[in-house]
This record gives sequence, structure tokens and C-alpha cells, in this order.
Amino acid sequence: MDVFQSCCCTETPVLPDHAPWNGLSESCKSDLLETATHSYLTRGEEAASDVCIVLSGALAVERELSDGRRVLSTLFHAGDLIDLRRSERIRQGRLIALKDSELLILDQERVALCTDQHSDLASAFIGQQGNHFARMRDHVADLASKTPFERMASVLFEFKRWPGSSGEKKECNSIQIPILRIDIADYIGVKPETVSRAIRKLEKERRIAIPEPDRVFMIDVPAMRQIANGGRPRQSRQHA
Amino acid sequence: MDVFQSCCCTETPVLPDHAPWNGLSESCKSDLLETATHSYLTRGEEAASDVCIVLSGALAVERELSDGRRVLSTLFHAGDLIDLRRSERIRQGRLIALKDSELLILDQERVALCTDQHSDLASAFIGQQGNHFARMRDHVADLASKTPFERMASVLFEFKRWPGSSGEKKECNSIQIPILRIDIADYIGVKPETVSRAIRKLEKERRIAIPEPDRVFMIDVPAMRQIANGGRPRQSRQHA
DNA sequence: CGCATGCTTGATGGAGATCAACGAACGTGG
DNA sequence: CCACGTTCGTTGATCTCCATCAAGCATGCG
Repeated sequence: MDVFQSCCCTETPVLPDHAPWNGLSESCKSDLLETATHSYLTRGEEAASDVCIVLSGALAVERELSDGRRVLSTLFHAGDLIDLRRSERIRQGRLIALKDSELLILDQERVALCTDQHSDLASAFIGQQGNHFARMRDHVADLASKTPFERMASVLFEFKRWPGSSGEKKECNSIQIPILRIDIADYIGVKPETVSRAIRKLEKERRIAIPEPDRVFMIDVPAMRQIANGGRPRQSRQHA
Repeated sequence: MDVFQSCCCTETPVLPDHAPWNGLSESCKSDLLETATHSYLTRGEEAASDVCIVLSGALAVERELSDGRRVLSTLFHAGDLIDLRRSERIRQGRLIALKDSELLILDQERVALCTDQHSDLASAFIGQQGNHFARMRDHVADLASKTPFERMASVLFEFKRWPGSSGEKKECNSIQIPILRIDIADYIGVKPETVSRAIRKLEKERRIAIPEPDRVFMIDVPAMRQIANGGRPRQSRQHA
């Protein structure tokens, strides 16, 4: 049965039922889905295509340096469009699953055709990419100048926006940590030990509570936001 | 005459004469340029629009933390499409010029219309964004795990790809450093002192030569590439 | 049980931020 | 021409912080 399940093509591929995908015209949807396939991945597996939509789980673009240093340069969650096509550069980095994930794999040539013929799909692509850019610029700002402590606070807010973090309720300050510590570390550019210490420190300062290992409750959201935005620089002698 | 020059609208706006802009259909070009304006910026000035094309100079998305830390999250050079529109998030960061620059300012609503009506323009947008993503993922990988030494080597290769670095000749290993040290520092997430030290160290190791303050000649390109790709980790006690 | 994986805590050292100072280049204006 | 200011780049000394190394738990699984 597992074989039956994991064999792609047995399930009819569908688009996520939310913006911008549910707003596409019927002809566009059927055009796009005609060559699309459903795919299941477990942690560590690499996605087969450069263009796909995440239905569930978590994925990342992984890169490895010669001496083993590992970087997760982009995180993707349910609903995200992943478009790794580019015209100028060679392929750099692998798209891997960080946990059990579901993907809607799109055919690259068909995508090019569809965005060409359906202006609503082209708009959806451009809009999605705009959001991804905003996320990446946030992330770059984190990496470039923030302390590990601030990065941890920032990434918690990022997880807060993920679907399924707290049953879709925006008001709830309970956050599901959706990926492993090691992946958080490779994403925010520190070591897992530092991630652990940062979380524990936030807990000791009563900014967060940790009812379960993979769940965080934000006690003081404004304080956390301030920390995430740069409220905890490394201390200098002048201020002492 | 300067007044005459810097007054926008006096010059007929034109698109850059290279891919993907020179491949657009005439109707698309005229549609797009009808509401476009030419703009000159000097260092520090902020661009007026969220959508524009860089004709010359250098720009960056600048962000400032509460305690004064400054980050340049994205660099743009001649030929780049800058699209800071997004649907989900609030405006974060300013688009500023790092040196005297020329811009083709596009009207946001007109752009939305044009990408909707002209599929070749939509493709150009999607393609440009794909390239920007690749650059940003490279940059994230630099910031997340590389040493300042490696980051400096990496950013030199980035400058190597900028137009005008060496008279457009790809073979030439003479690189024009197009922005100030302080901007390099804020881009790669270190302090100007560290930038300076990294450059001098590369020079001392005979990997680069510095004929002029703002020009670098790569003596050993393969070695530099290896450093940029992670060949200079921070040393550990084990290997000693 | 043994073994693996994931998370945490502790001790140590090195790398880069910090602070300070200087030199070079570029304007001013007299 | 020089005195003067500013800006940019560089160099040196000191100190903080995070990576590193190591060890300890907890859990899951054969």
C-alpha cells in the first residue's frame, strides 16, 4: 500500500484552495494540472523539479560547502510556489524536504507556456515572487547584522506566520516549531548549540514558555518583536 | 543647465539595449514607457518608486535597526529590474542610491497592466526575478556560514559580473570595486575595518593585486574561487 | 539491550567587533 | 600657496561572544 501511495500519478493533482491559486481561471488550472504530478517526500529527499507548489510539510534550498558547512538559504512551507528556474546561473543548491512533505510538481515547459498564455497565472507568479523577496530580504537583514539571540526571536515570528502554527488563528501566540534545531541553526547561520542556548535564554527571561519541546508560547509579544528587530545588540564597553 | 538636466521628464525614457528589455515587442515598449520617467539620483537619495529599471550606477535596499546597525540586503546594478512590490508585507527598507545613478521609473499600475496584457513582459519579469533569487541565495549562503575572508572573495566575484567592471570583457580579471567600503561591509555583514583587513590579507597572500584603490586584479582566479566557495573556514583545534 | 538520533549543558579558545588613532584625498576659503 | 574641515581608508590593541569540543540526557527502534 505504501508502494501504491508513493507511486506518483495515482492521485489527481490539485492546486491549494487559497490565494492566489484558487482564483485562477478554470482553463488555466486544467492547462497547468494536465502535466502536473503529486509527490511525497520524506526528510532528506530531493525534489525532482525546479518548479512546484508546496502542499504540506517544509522544504529548503540546501547548499553545502567543501568542508561540510551546511546552509539552508530559503525555507518553503505549505502554499508556497517554488520557482528555482534562472537564466543566467548554474544550478546551485538542492531543494530538499526537511520533514514529510507533499508537493505538486509542475512541468517546467508547461509552466512557461501557461504563464505565457494565462495572464492571471503570470500575475500569481510575480506576486508570489514578490512575497518571497520580502521574506528573503528580512532573512538577509537577520543574517547580516543580528545577534543569534535576535535571529532566534526573528525566526520565531517567521514560524508564527506559517500555516498550521496555531490552527490558523492569528491571535494565538502559541507557535509550532516546524523544523529540527539543526535546520533552524543552518537557516539562521549559527550552531545548534547556540540555537538551544538562545531558546533557553528567552525562556529564562520569561519572554517565551515551552509547554512541549516543539511548541513555544510567546508571553511578551511586543518585547519579542523588539528583540527581533534589533533590541539586543552585542554589548560594548561604552554602554557599561 | 544642471537644473534642466535633473528635471525629470525632459528626457525621453528608454529601455536598456540588452536582454531581456530589447527583445520586447514595440507595442509593449511604448505602453510601458508612456508613463515612465527618467530619474537621476546621487548617493544617499531614495528612489521614488517600487518598480524601476537601473540604467547606471548602483542601488541597494537599506534597512536600519533601532541601534543604528545598517544592512544593505540587496544590491542592484545597471540593467537590473527592481520590483519591491509585495502583497503580504508592509514596506521594509528604503531603496537608495550608493553612488550617482540613473533610473527608469515605472508606474506601478501601468506595470501591472502591461504585465497582464503583454506576455513577453511578464516573462521578462519572471526571468529577471529568477536571476535575482539566485543572487540572493548566493548572498544568504555567504552571510550564513562564511568567514569574512570568504565573503570578501565572494563579493569580488559578484562585482566581477557587474557591467563595466572590466570593459565588459569577461576574460579580464581586473575588477572595478563599484561601491564604498562601508557599503561592502554593510552588505556582507561585517565592519569596514574587517573589509579592509580581508582585502589586505588577500593582497599579502598574492591572490589579488591592487593597482588603484578601487581596482582589483585577480592573480589566482581558481584559488580565489575556492576561497569564495568555502576554502577558508575558521580554524579548529583539531586540525592544528 | 545496543545503537542511533536529537537536544541540552559546560569549558575553552580564537575570531571579529570595538575603540582609538592616523594618513590620504578632497574640497573649502583666505 | 597653506590652514582647515570632512570623508574615506587603514592599522593597532583590547575584549566579548560564539564556534568548538566534550559529555550528558532522552527518545525511538531493531
